[in-house]
Amino acid sequence: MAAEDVATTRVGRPRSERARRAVLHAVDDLLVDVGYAAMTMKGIAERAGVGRQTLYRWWTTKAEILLEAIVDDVAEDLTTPGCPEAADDLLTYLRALTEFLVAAPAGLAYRALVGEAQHDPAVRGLVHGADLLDTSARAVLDRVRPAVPAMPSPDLCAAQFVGPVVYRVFTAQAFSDEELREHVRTLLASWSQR
Amino acid sequence: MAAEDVATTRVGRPRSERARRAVLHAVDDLLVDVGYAAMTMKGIAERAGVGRQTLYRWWTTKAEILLEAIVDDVAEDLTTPGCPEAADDLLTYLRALTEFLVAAPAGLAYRALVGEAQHDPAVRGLVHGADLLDTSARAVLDRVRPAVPAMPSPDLCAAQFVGPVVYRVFTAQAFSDEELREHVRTLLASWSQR
Amino acid sequence: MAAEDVATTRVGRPRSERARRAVLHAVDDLLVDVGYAAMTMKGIAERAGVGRQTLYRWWTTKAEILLEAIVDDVAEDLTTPGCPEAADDLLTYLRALTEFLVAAPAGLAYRALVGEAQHDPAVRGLVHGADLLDTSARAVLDRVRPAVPAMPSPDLCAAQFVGPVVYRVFTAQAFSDEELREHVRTLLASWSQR
Amino acid sequence: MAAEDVATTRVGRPRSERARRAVLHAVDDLLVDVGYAAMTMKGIAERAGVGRQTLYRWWTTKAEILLEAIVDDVAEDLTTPGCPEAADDLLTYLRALTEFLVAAPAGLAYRALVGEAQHDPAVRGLVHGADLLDTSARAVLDRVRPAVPAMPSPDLCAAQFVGPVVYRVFTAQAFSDEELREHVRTLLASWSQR
DNA sequence: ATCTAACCGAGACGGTACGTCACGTCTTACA
DNA sequence: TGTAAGACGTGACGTACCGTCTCGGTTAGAT
Repeated sequence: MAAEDVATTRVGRPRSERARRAVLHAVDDLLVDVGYAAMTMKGIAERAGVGRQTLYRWWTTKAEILLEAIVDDVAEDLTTPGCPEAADDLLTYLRALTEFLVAAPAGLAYRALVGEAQHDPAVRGLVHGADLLDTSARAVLDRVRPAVPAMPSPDLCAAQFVGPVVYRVFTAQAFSDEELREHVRTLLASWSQR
Repeated sequence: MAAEDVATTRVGRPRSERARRAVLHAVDDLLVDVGYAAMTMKGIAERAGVGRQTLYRWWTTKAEILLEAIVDDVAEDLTTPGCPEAADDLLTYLRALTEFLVAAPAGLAYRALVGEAQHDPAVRGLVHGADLLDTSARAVLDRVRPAVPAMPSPDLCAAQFVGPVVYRVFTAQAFSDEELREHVRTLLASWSQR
Repeated sequence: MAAEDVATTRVGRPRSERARRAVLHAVDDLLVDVGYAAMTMKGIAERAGVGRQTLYRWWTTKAEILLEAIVDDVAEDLTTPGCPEAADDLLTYLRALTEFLVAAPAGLAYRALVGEAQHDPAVRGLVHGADLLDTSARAVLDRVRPAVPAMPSPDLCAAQFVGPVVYRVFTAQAFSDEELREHVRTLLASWSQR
Repeated sequence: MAAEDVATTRVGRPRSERARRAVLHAVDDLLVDVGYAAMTMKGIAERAGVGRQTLYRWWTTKAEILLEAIVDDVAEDLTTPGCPEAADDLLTYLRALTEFLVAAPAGLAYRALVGEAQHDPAVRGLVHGADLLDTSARAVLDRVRPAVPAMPSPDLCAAQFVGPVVYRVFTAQAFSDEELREHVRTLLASWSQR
């Protein structure tokens, strides 16, 4: 019983929650103000009013900080209410996803992180570890599943569902609302067959 | 007559084709050797045995050099022979695409560039301007179109075709061959309906 | 009466003699191991197994700690037995002084402190306050005074006696034993005149 | 013939004399303004309007820069006119030396450098290599030599001459003018004997 | 037998200099 | 004019130490 206390109780000054929050807020602000590329560890420290060493003590890269800063926002931004009609449910989600990727601060961060992951293996592991889009997309797919008889495996489903949307945003040409609706229509058609 | 010469013929020493090739080769080598992130303008110049000024005279960023270095390779890597059966044609292309994205030098470059484009507006324009995947994907889709009655617009088609594959590679979990086949199957099902 | 107790007897936990000794030993060790320049307050605390705050509570600089650590050693290292012949007495001391400055740990510390005093006013006051060489040199000079009729003022005497030796060590070229003997010879000649 | 040109002509942009001068002036200024201890490589670069890399390209430590900055001033400050009377000649030099060590900017620098040399081997070599006091002191001693029959070796002479003065300044108690005169008197007495 | 005050160790805190690296520009000599 | 070489001013990198602070815990005299 006392042994547990020994394990829990840390010696020395405890980590400052104030500093942690200041850093996460600074990262959020800087992403919008100067963008991911121009965001530096030095800049984050200065904006947060925090020592540089404190940053390096708890995080290793700006990607890691950013991920911690946005992970909750992503889930929140992509939580949609759910509709009785399957098509509406899917469409609502994809509209939210497009809006998120194109305009939301957390969406910019998401794109920056996934982008960075393409040439930094450490970030790749980080992004892969944190489920960012998948959980929210699966929630929607699970909701409509009863109404759609022939859905493939959840992994493939999710990729077919959000993949085209994400791909288009990444290659600079987001779907129009028409295309979004047509995408949902063909998707449901294929998943309802047989 | 003379005016045309003034416009086209430049006075002074002409651009060195030797230097240009050396730079493009250096970029190719460095991408494989050290990766995109660790690739620097200084490093490219040294590897190519070229002055730093020469780089900045003809290109503005490493992204621009890399794009010029790989654009032909991308087209070549993604040109597939074509099969009588539509499903086989599509599948062959997607297998080539997956292999390209996961392993080919030009594929690594593609991912690095599209990744960088997410947080650098200049690179974004660059990547959007150069059609890298689209032309090759459309070529395949055009081949199978006669056999598939209800294909949506070419833009949406292409996105539905390659989007899920690209999305999965970008988020660290490439499709298995099974998933690839299932993807083609459901896609054709939806495009053949009514 | 009680007032005296209030002044002398402190309430609360008394200063730890164990910590004090550990610090002084750590400073001694570090001086030899890493040198004065590379010796840091942090390093001293770690080597002594002592909290950083404890250092700052009792000393302000590493110079102050070092001075406390060596002041007794200096006196001991420079105490020479005394000879019936004045020249031998002086020579014995100067040999001990040279050895001390060139090789003894306390001598290295002395040089480091006097050196630091040249660009740190606080250390300058510290070193000036503590008589390090003077008392031992004066003891020798007092012994020989009866045999030397025309010695100048003690202050000047001491400077003429040890100054050249210290100067030469500080500017990197210690006296040879021959030079030491010649130095004593001329010194005695001048102090014996008239 | 041409071989010499090849050796002399350097490729690339030549070293900026403007930057070199700016650095040496900055060091001079900073020594007086903030003192040697508070003088940093960063501070020098900023004061000189020079890149930090430029400092490290041509010098390794602030001591090295300072030495280059003051070496000419030292010689100039310690050049005395010479008097017909030997005692006056020596006294004039020692007065100049005292003034130099106590008040002159170059003298502060000299003390800082010799001080630093006591705990930094690299600076020790530097200071030992550059003859700072010796040449000027020897010049004076050479002038008076004809009038002083029994001077010891030049090395010992110089040490006996300036050593006591330097020692006293270093240990924070400069000679008074009286002591200076008495020092010269006893010195000449010993050097004139037999 | 508590209470209280000063000590102790550990270690996180906001700063700042370190020495290195790449940036994009410039200034040479040469082709 | 183009080129290779390389120095220039700028500024971020990740590390080290500064001196201060905030913990839990210890050790004494005072209550």
